[in-house]
Amino acid sequence: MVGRGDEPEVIWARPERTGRGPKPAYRRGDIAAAAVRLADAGGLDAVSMRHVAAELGCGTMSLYNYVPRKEDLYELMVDAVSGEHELWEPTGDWRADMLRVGHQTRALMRRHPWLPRLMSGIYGFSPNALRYLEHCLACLDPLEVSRGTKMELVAMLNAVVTMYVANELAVAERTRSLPWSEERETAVRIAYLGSQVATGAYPRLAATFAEGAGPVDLEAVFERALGRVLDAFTPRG
Amino acid sequence: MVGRGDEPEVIWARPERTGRGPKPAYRRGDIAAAAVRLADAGGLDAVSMRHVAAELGCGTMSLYNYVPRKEDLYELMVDAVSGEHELWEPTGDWRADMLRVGHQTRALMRRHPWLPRLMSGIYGFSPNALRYLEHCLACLDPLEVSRGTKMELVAMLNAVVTMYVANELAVAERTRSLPWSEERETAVRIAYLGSQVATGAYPRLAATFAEGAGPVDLEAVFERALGRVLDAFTPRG
DNA sequence: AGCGCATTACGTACGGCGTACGTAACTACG
DNA sequence: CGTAGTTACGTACGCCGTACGTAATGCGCT
Repeated sequence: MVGRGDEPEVIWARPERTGRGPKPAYRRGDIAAAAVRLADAGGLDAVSMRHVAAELGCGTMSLYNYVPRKEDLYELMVDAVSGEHELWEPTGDWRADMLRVGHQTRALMRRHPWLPRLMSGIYGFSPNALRYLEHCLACLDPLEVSRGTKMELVAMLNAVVTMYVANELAVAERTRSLPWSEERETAVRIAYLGSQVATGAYPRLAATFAEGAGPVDLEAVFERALGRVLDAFTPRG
Repeated sequence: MVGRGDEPEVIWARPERTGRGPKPAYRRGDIAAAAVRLADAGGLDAVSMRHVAAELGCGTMSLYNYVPRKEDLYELMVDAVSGEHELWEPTGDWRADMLRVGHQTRALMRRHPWLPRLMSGIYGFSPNALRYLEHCLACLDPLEVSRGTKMELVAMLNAVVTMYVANELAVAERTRSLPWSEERETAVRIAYLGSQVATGAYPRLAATFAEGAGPVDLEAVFERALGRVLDAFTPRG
């Protein structure tokens, strides 16, 4: 028996198929796809070993032949959706290319709202993550900074996108498991915020909220954030 | 009976004490402190309603008189450690002040390694969070940009700090619940990464890793990241 | 060809979790 | 002073991850 969780192991290093024994009934991709389907439909909490097994149509414990620990299932999921990144031929305009990367990552995370939560806890060198990283570096070829700096750029871009989307989705994901609506939850929180600001204890905060009374244009905020990150890495001439 | 989780509610809006009935035996602060103690010692997974109740010395279900849902316990925890932020009189040098804020947040998160995980999932307008935000805005008084832009600066600074610390701590937090050491886990993952890079499928990645063979200076990387975020918000003259 | 054994399949079971519910003791307000 | 609203908390339900044991399977060896 090989690696039932008693040895440190990267799941990607474990062969999908070893010589002996009956043929495995599923591929890693099948399992990842099933888990992603469940998470998309019912949130990350809907991804349990039992549910995934049921979705596949096998017994719960059979899953452990493919995935030694639940955490590895998460890694499979992250890799699977990372494969949805479109990788194009770099245009030569690194700024435009990286903007496109940022927007695409955001779209990916909105399609799979559970992704930000997993991204911040996973070490992340799955095959598709490596492909994605290589693609970013290719887009950055025209940028004249050190290789290390390019990595830092990609890291910061991902950090900003991830946290912005996470905040955007926080309420929606929270209310998913609660018996009342997202609007009601938001209203209650805004009301509390208003009451606190109205005490006068936070004058600058009060001024800010008074100024921007209308709803915030999330799209514009995100766009500005991306632009600023890229500016921060543009060599000043 | 008031708000046992059947109504949307911000825990901060609920009075700690209502008129009727026996005196509550604990204050919110006691509960938060107990939970933080457990999380610091045993990771976020050590924070269960049962454990916190035991730490306080009361029955499990008594906790629910103070905290309608577990999520609210998390909010209490985040607020409690947010109170550890040192708030000083702004110096007039907004850049220096914000650098200090960034370093302090990082220190806070290293003291409480479970914090990044909670930060990315919580809406976050607790009393201490408001105080912290107001303080940041005060530090930014000398910066001549719109109020909205200042908020965006604070948001991005927090995003970057949170994700950087989260990555820094990812392996450590992961191995906490596993039977082998952090070093062993890291070694295995690095080995896999090396094997993949060696296939030649990722030339730019390979070059990057060949170049920076030595261990990365996390301190310097973090410092540069902070600097770049602040640069991105400095009006160009 | 046929034996051996690593592997797959999966039922059962254990200890933990969040929390719904019911009951008893208690105290401020009408 | 009664009574209504609160606190305290034991019990119980339905989940969870997963250790373990057993039966079936089919590759690689002699």
